Amino acid sequence: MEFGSERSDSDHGGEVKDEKRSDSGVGDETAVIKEPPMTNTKRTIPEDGPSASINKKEEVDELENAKAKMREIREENQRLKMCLNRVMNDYKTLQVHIHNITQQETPNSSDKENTNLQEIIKESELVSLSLGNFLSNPRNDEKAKTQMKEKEYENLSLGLECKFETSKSTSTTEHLLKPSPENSSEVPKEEEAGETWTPHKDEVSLENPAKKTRVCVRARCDTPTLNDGCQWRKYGQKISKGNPCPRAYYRCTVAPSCPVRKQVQRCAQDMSILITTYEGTHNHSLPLSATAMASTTSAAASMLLTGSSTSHYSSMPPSSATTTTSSNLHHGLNLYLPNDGSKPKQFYLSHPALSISSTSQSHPTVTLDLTSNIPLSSSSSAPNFGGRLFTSSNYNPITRPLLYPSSTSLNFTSSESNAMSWSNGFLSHNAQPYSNNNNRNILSNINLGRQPMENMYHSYMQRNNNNAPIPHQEAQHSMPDTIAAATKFIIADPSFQSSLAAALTSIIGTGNTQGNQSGGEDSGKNKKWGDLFPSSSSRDNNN
DNA sequence: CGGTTTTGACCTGCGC
DNA sequence: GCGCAGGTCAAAACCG
Repeated sequence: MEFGSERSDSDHGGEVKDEKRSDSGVGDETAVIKEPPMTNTKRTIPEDGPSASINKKEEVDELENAKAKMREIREENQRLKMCLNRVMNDYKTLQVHIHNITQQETPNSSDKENTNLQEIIKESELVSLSLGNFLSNPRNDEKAKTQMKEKEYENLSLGLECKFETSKSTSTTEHLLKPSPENSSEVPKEEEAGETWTPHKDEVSLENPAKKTRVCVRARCDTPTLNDGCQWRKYGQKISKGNPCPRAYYRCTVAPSCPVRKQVQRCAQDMSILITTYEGTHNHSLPLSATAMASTTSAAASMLLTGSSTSHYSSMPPSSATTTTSSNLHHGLNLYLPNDGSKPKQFYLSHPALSISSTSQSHPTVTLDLTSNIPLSSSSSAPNFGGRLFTSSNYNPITRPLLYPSSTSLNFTSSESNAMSWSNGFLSHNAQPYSNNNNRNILSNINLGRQPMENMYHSYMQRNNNNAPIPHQEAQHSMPDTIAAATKFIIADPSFQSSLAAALTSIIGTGNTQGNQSGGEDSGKNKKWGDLFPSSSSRDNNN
């Protein structure tokens, strides 16, 4: 997801680390406190002779030294507390400031909207939590439970987590990320993790835990492999049954011990479709350009596990069931896993582009089908996702990330209006129900792989756009304005820029259509932001 | 020269 | 046990 938020992850991790450091400081303090009684005990021992007075003097000196140390530590403790308070105050002030700004933007906004904004902020926090960040002081037990639950899911997540060099912290991100060589002693090895993790009870019945979850990405691609930003080395090729096109086997070469593998094969029916199957988890930091795909595949794998762990089975055929049970699952997805285990089955989710297939023999596989072009918006051509039509009244094209090419931007909605979108490497979940009044529609996006603040930018952007008195059809035609507004926000946040650049790079690549199977695959990271968004080089141009 | 690709051999799991 | 298919290994060839 792993996943903008990456920076956030590391930041939070840093906080946790700092806090631990202060904790250890407290520990030192207690150690110092314990020392005087020891000396006191010493002092009570009756000693005779001239050496006794000398010893007493030394003890008094020690006592004074210890007291002085204690004072120093207390002072430092106070300083740290003040520092923490300052940070907290700054945070609150910033929050209020954002709140005020949004209120100014919508002077007639109701209390409901304010609540929505607070929810956005809350959910932004939740996002960071779901990505493995533990707040030092959970607000309540419910939140802590959610964290634990989500952590559990993440520990079950198998696919292609991304790791960032800055995330060497004690955040739980490390738990779901595979160990780097330096900390491998503390965390089980990849192979062990893949085979010895304790699956959810429901999952035990679903599949052999030894089989790793795979994420299959179907995409139209001219190049021999999908440009996902990682470095791969081909180690084998095989003609598989039922497909004249050979299947190529690649191994991740970013780190020598990285267990991640991928299989690449052209679709027999349509040679332009490239089927890339990822398996395993990176045990190293990924290049920026690789994080988007890693986040997405990880999110997809997590969805499989999350969905399956909710154990909503149905014997209904997918076609009919997709409209009935989607709301029961976390993400509004329907998971239909085999209970007979005899024949290969594919279980379609709310969106035809996302499916989970599984056989009795093979690995459970999440398939992301990026081959179908989903129209940006039009009530006439809007696809029916999960039995719900996107119409101009409930589907706002502006809420779709305009910066993402439509060809790879997927959107999932359930019958309960909880929408999920997979947009160029980032999975978004619209937790807020669509409002009938689109101008008051606030979507809080849970983006796996971005900073919470970016969610706010996104939401804020949506608000701005939604508050503008532009009919939707008209809004579609005012793309330059929207792009300008979007660019403005992008410029405001460099980390968002890099995240977005990574996402775009992973999808668009470098425009290089020549084969770049090995080291060339990460060439996308060389693409500069300015190449993607030339306007960002000059802020004034957008005003 | 080091890294990557190619390709035949080998291993493993599963169905019959 | 045998055959098949998927997956991996490793030596040779290739490439920058």
